[in-house]
Order: sequence, then structure tokens, then C-alpha cells
Amino acid sequence: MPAAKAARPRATLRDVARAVGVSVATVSNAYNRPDQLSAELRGKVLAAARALGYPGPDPLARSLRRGKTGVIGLVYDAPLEYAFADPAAALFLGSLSRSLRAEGLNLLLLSAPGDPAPVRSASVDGLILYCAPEGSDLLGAVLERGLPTVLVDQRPQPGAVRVGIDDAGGARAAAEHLAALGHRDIGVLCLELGPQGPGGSGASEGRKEEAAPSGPVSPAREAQATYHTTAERLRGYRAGAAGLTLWPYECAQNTPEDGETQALALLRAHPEVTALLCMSDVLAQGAVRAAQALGRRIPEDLSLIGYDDVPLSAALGLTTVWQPTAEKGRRVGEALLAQLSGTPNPEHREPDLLPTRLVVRGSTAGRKTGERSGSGD
Amino acid sequence: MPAAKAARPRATLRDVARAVGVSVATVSNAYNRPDQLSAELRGKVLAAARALGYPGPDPLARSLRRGKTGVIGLVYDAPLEYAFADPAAALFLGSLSRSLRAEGLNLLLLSAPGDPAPVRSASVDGLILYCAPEGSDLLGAVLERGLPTVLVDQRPQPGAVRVGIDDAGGARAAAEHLAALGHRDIGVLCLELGPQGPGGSGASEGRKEEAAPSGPVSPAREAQATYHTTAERLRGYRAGAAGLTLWPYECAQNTPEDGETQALALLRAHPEVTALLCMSDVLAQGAVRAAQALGRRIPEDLSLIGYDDVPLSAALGLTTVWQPTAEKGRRVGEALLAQLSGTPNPEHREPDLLPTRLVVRGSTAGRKTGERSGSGD
DNA sequence: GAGACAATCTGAATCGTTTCAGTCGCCCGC
DNA sequence: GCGGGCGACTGAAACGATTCAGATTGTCTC
Repeated sequence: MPAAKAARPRATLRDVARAVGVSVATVSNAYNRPDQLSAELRGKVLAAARALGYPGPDPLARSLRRGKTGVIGLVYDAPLEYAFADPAAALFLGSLSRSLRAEGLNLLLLSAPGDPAPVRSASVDGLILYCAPEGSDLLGAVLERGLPTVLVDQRPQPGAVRVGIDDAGGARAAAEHLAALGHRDIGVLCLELGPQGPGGSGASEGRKEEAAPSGPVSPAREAQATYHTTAERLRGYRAGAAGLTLWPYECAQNTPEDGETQALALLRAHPEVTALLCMSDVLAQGAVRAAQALGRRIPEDLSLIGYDDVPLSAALGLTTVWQPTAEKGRRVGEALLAQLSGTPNPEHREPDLLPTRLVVRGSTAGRKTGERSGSGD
Repeated sequence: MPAAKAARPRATLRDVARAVGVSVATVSNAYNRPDQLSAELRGKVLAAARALGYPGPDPLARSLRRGKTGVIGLVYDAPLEYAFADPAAALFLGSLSRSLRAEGLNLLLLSAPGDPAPVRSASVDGLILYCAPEGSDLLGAVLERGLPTVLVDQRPQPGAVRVGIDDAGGARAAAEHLAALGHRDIGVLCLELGPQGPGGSGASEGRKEEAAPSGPVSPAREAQATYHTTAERLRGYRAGAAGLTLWPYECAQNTPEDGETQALALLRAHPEVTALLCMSDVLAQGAVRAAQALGRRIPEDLSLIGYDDVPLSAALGLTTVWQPTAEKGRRVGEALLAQLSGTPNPEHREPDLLPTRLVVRGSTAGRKTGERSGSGD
């Protein structure tokens, strides 16, 4: 006999109590504190509950009463496809969810691009802002909730805890590596720089659902880079490539497809480019395909550096910038947990930024026309 | 002046009402029905709220009163890493979340491997069971909630709506393709067949956190395959390869790494194998690497068929079984929405199972020793 | 000038639990 | 036989909102 199927008003604690002839407190105890009532009575209560099709205490009411929901909101300013499609994000989220799960917390995905409404109306004990442009309403909405919050890969904010990596440092190391190899004209495959138009405000009505911008990055556009990660990496590239020429192209989406498209456009428009800096390994994958399509061999005809060091990259032999993705997830979880347990980790921010590191593999080599003795370094 | 920072007891509707000198109903209306009070008073209310650091109506209390949370639970019987790492899953989830988002619903990730507690205590309006072994407590827990539910890629259950694909049909087509090409000894890279030991019950204490089984699949193990998708695909392979020899190996995780490891083991143990059926494109990627490592060329020395047809596979030229991943996500969302809106789609289950289709690309060819005229078909 | 009507605001019940502070027997030891 | 304890159970107050059915004005209309 399957449980409640019809539009029956759904049994409550009170119904069960009435059925057994006890108080609601007792029924509640039967579920939450078995030691507070006799085993015999408890058995009767549970039996009655089953008979009535009572599915146990309503989680919502319980949360209200107890003052906690056991849910952490993850705010992501892009359609979920992208979150999941990026192996680095997947790793991070996996690691994060693992550390939260240890404390019985679950993740609520709040991913309405550019729309702060969901973060305002989510029943959560804490928030994690994973990815949002600088001026976004999202950040404000998150902060306004006044909940325990962790900002990930975000510019630090006054009252909030942040976990991030040394984006610029890694980028700089990558560019310096290319410079040392003799490359002079370097293409850059950028992640999204920021939401669409130059304005930035907009009616807040789900902007960015539309196609994001792709193609060559004008100085104007570069100046208004609002995604912190993108801006920092670009800054790092520029710092490491002082004196060289950089050709930044923006990829609206972090996918191999977009990477391929933009790499193709870049290499066609600037044949003098001998090396490519990619802001993600995923984009670098696309660049590999673009190189194949153009008949340019890696690393002989084109050097390539990615970012993130996702598992696949080791197998591909891609030179890339490693970041402690899993560690980052763990840190974020811990930082949140600390806040939840009332121990607002004081100056625990040991290494404010987690380190990144250039990992040289086989996708980079000296510039073709230069000397070829002594690879690496 | 930043909002509530200290352990201040957090302002409520009542505090705001008191501050302005109106009833709580009016404050509530200020937020929910601006037309129910004068613009002037509303302004005062909102100003007072801001001054008090009131972050707006508590979502929890609101949900309790209104009887809905705006959250859908996604039950996944594996660590999140795997969910995110699989492009097919990512696509599905993206598509699903998109259709839910249109109705203002968010996804709560419930992924405690083998532990039904989170699904029992989650505040949700509906549940989606995405992946769970047959005898799992998870299924029971989900059904017992008595909420709108959709089962994905799962054996149909009496009272529940299901969305699935023709797993066996696609697998069969793949096997038949290989048979037609003259292959006689075929390796199979299986996804996980089921939770660990032969028992199956266990203390329910987070089992499966441990390493899952990998390696050759014994008939005994095959007999107890509890993951529906895995079982169906294997069934399809067997049906399509009648009379041929199949060597199934199990990959505990759906990752290229595991695929590579098992493919290596399989090809070493059975050098006579000339073709590999992989239950996912991700595993097939690993198989590609294994083949490279062994110096076997694809498709000349080894034919390879994947499953899912993830975006990358087209670029790789992998012959694979396509499934309507995004469509599946959309369907699941719609089915749930229909139930939520009280229209329990009656016999709307048009094509009970969504179709799959073999997509022949370049990773399959006739058996080496056979004739080589006429490729494809 | 009276009744109808719209606009604006309020009272109080309700959503389904949890939990603190008791109450009521009853057995024990002295 | 009496105070103390203990075990088992209950009453009722929160938790923080939403919402329906009025109550109170003021404005029109005839």
C-alpha cells in the first residue's frame, strides 16, 4: 500500500500524536530523542506514523525551529553547463562538497546569471560566491544576507573571508617562460573579461543569457575586465611579457570549442605569433585543435601554455600553470565551517593566496628561428 | 556601516514593524505586495528595514508558510567529483537546471553515497534520482518522501515517473556494428556494476566511500549488476554480439584514468581482442591512451566504440552511441514541473525511452586479418 | 446627506516542529 | 512513612513569516 498519493493534506506530527493518544512532544521525541520515551511507546508511535503515511518530521519546520538548514548556497554567475564542463571547477566542487558533507552540509546551486533574486531567497546557512564579475549585484546580495560567507577567486571585500590563488603570479611565470624561450609575439586566449556591454548596470533582467562577447580584446574592453581571475591572469601575463607584444583574444565560454575558434581567428590574424598563453587548460585544448587545423606543430611551430593543470593536461603533455584546486575546495569548506561554528577564523588566513606553479611539459619550445640547443629553462 | 556583524539576534519582521509603528502584516506587504500599501509608507518601511540591518523576509519561514521551497533535490549516489567530471552528466545537469530555473527552481545536490539520511531531511519540493544502484536504500528513501519525483536512467517503479534512454538498443547497435566488421573477440569497458560486496546490505554507514571494484567481471559479479544503465548496456552488448566472445572489465570510476588502466589490463590479458566496447566516451578516451601505450593503432589495430557522444568525441573522431543528453534533462525538468503544477502527466510518457543511435566515425574498422575493401557500413 | 466603493492598514490564525520547564507516579533507602 | 530521584510524558511558547477577513477612512454619486 503505497504512501500518500492523493491530494491528502499530508499527515503531521499532530495527526500521529492524536492517533496514538499522546502529545506531539512525545512523537517528536520518538524521532529525535529515543531515550526520552519507553521503547514500547516509541514502537507504537512509529507504527502509527507508518500507518498514516507520515514521512517523518517536516525538514522545513524543523529547520525553522532549529535555526539551521544544513544547506550551503553556491553562487555561480553563469549557466551550470560551464560550471560542470570545466574539470577544474568539477575538482573544486568535488573537494568542497566533500568537506561540507563531512559536517552534514549539502550544496544548493544558485546559478541565475546576473540575477540576485535566488541568493536573496535561498534558505541557507552560508554562502559561497564562486564566480561573479566585479560590479555584480550578486556580490552585494550575498553580503547583504549577513550569513557566513566565503568569496572564492574574488577581490577581497571588507567584511568577508576570501580564498584565492596567486593568479597573477602563475600567469607571470608562464609569460616569463615564453619570453625566456625567445618568443616575441604572443597570443593570449582570455576567459570572459566581464559581462557584455560597457554599461554594466542594465535592468538586471537576466542579462548575460545572451551570447557573450568573443574576439580581439580592445584596450577599452581590457580596461573594464571585471572577472577577477581573468583580470589578474591578464595582468600577470603582461607583467611577465614586458617588452613583448601580446595579442589578447576573449573567449566567451570556457570550452574547447570557443578556444579553437578564437585561436584560429588569432593565428590567422597574426601569423607572426609563435606562442599562445591560454587562461585555462580547456581553452588550450581548443588551441591544440586549432594548431592542427592550421598545420602548425606543437611545440615546434607553436608553443602553448595552459592554466589550471587539470588531470587531462598531464596526459596531453601540456605545459601549464598548476593551481591547488582540491586544496582550494578544502580551504573554502573549512573557512565556512569555521564561521558556522562561531570561530570566525581570526587571522587564520595563513597564506592569503594559495600558490600557483608553472609546470613545464612538452608543449613549449624555443622560437623556431632562434637557437635550438638546450631545451627547457 | 556594514550590516549585522555581531551576534546580534538578527532583526525580524516584527522589529521592523515596531520601528515604523505599523503591523507586521504591513511590513510583509511592503515586500510582497507593494500595491497593498501607499508608496510613501512602503518607503518608510524599507528605510527602517535597512537601518535595522533586516535582510528581508526569512526564506525559511516564508517557505514553511507558503508550503514550498523552490528547491529540487538531485540525488546522486556517488561523490560529486564523478558527477561533474563526466561531460555527459554535466550536459544533462545543465539542461535540467535550465528548465527548472525558468520556473524559479534551484537544484540541491544530495550526494551522500549510499546514505539516505540527506534525502530524508532535505527541504525540497521534489526529487530527482539520478543515479543509484537497484537495491539501494536511496530509492526507498526517495519514494517514501511522497514528493513529486522523477527517476532518471532507472528501472521503472510502480508509482513514479521515469525518464530514460534506450541503453540496451544503443549498446546492441554498437556490438552489431563490430560483429559486422568481423570482430570476434571483443573487450568491454564497463561502468561500475554495483556497490561493492556480494552482500549488499551493510551497516548503511557511508559504504562505498571505499574504493570500488575494478578488473575482470566474473559471471557472478555480472549477475548482480545493480546499476541499471550498466546492466542494460551490458545486456545490449551481449545481444548484439551473440556468438562472439566478450571480455567485460569493470571500471570503478568513470574517468579516463580508470579506462586506461582497465583497457591496459584487458588488452594485455587478452591480446586476441581486436575491438573495445566502452560504456562511456570518457572510458573510451582512456582506452585511446592505452592503445597508444601498447602501440596499437586505432582503428587499424583496434576498433573502439564509446557511449554518450559527448562533444569531445566528435572532434576525436570516436565512433560512439549517441544519446539525447540535453533532451533528457529537459524532459526530466518538464516531468517534474508537470507534477508540481498538479498535472501528473497521465500517459504523457510518449516515447517511454528516448532513442539512442550509433554514430560511426573513424575509430572502427574491419578486423585486420579480414578483407579491407569498403570501409564503413 | 446617505450608501457604495476604493484605498489603506490591522488582528489573528496558521504553517509543522522543537524544546524548556514542569507534572505525575513510583521505587528506594533510611 | 517520608523526602529524594528518576523515568516517562505533557503544555505551551517559540521559530518568522503569510494571508484572509475585517476595520477605518475618505471620496463619489445620485
